[in-house]
Amino acid sequence: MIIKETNTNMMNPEVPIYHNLQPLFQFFESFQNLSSSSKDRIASICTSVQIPKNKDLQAIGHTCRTIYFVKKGLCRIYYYKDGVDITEAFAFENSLIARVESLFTGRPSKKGIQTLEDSVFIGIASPALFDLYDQFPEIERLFRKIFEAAYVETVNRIENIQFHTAEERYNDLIKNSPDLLQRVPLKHIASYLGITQVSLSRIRAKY
Amino acid sequence: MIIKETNTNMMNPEVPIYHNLQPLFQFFESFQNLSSSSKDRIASICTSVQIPKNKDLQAIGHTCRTIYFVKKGLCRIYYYKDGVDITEAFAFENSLIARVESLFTGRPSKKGIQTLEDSVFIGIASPALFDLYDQFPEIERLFRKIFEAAYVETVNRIENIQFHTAEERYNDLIKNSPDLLQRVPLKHIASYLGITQVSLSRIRAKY
DNA sequence: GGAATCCTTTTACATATGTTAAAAAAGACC
DNA sequence: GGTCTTTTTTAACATATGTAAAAGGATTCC
Repeated sequence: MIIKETNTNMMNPEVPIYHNLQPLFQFFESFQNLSSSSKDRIASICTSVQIPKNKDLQAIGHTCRTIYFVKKGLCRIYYYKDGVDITEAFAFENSLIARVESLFTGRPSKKGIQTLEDSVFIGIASPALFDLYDQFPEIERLFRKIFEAAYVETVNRIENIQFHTAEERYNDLIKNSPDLLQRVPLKHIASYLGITQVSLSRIRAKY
Repeated sequence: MIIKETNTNMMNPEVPIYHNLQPLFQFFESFQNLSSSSKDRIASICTSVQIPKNKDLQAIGHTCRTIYFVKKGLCRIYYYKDGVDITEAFAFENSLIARVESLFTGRPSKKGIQTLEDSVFIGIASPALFDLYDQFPEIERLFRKIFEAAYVETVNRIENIQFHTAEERYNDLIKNSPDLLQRVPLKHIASYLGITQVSLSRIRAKY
């Protein structure tokens, strides 16, 4: 389900539909400044996507061809492991989310993206983005840096998973994302932590 | 300890020292072809490094400024967790290895790289490499692709750690790297799997 | 070739987490 | 407001892995 924002130019509905991309460019500029021509070209491949709570933004089985920026709301990447729903990651406002194992390989993803609140995303078409890399090395560089940072986070997460107890990981998580508890069902937090809901309940009962 | 290969031009010891970079370029070309000028410039920032068994290639505490290609031998990334030696990764012949959490952040690494056999590496100076990115977008693109692939592997590894038993992970590991058992002490395999040596021994006793 | 060191296994016990089922609590819907 | 559904907790039991200590093997080094 994709709902474009209202076109403010009623006389000519064919002109590019206006999006407020300010939060996205602000995010980009925390990595690197962009020329205005690069910004224009990026803007031309962005769409606005609005999804109600608990709906799929991207369905399991499709190849990832869009990188999303969360403008409002909250979502998760999830998949089924032996029939059990597992949350791989959460994404809050002002962050990017994509199923990189599909984005970078071109293979269909076993994972989906689902909203956990009514949400608004900016979608960046990845095939068009990769084409822009040829003309605008600074765009390629920007996304290189973004994914390098994400890679580092993932490496650090392995250490966190492998050498901390579930209790430590839970305390870490709520310390770093305090509003997660208010906004996300515990069952998703449990599977994100790699434990059962029962186990998480036991840990919480200690406090 | 860094030992350069013999300079074959005895008349002028100042010319760039010759390295056999063929295996490295073959590795690169599995990602992307390179112009000969790019290859020349990469060659100019490579050194040959020879390290005996069980020595540090890179010490804990230093910032990572070299990406290594394993030409011969075998090494591991390791660190100390509460005083216990943990292996984060192994690297065999014809693969790259770097402590990315330091390489991409510029912060000192809590991890070291240690050989597990007498080994020969090609070291790529990373500050010089990042400088080359400005002149040679194809070099930036090559390394972007290399690290994107490594990122995907790391994402997949999280799933493997979180949702498989130690026994399944052990069987996976020896299936995918059969010679690991012949070449690496079990204690390192245990910590790589996130379990104790005792636990690994129990698992092995079943077979 | 013997002593010292390092690596691996075994044993016994402790603990964290999984599994299943049921009850309690919270939220969604007419 | 009350019913239905979903979410969370609790209980009882099973199992995997951790910890500590000791013993057996293998390797290194003089």
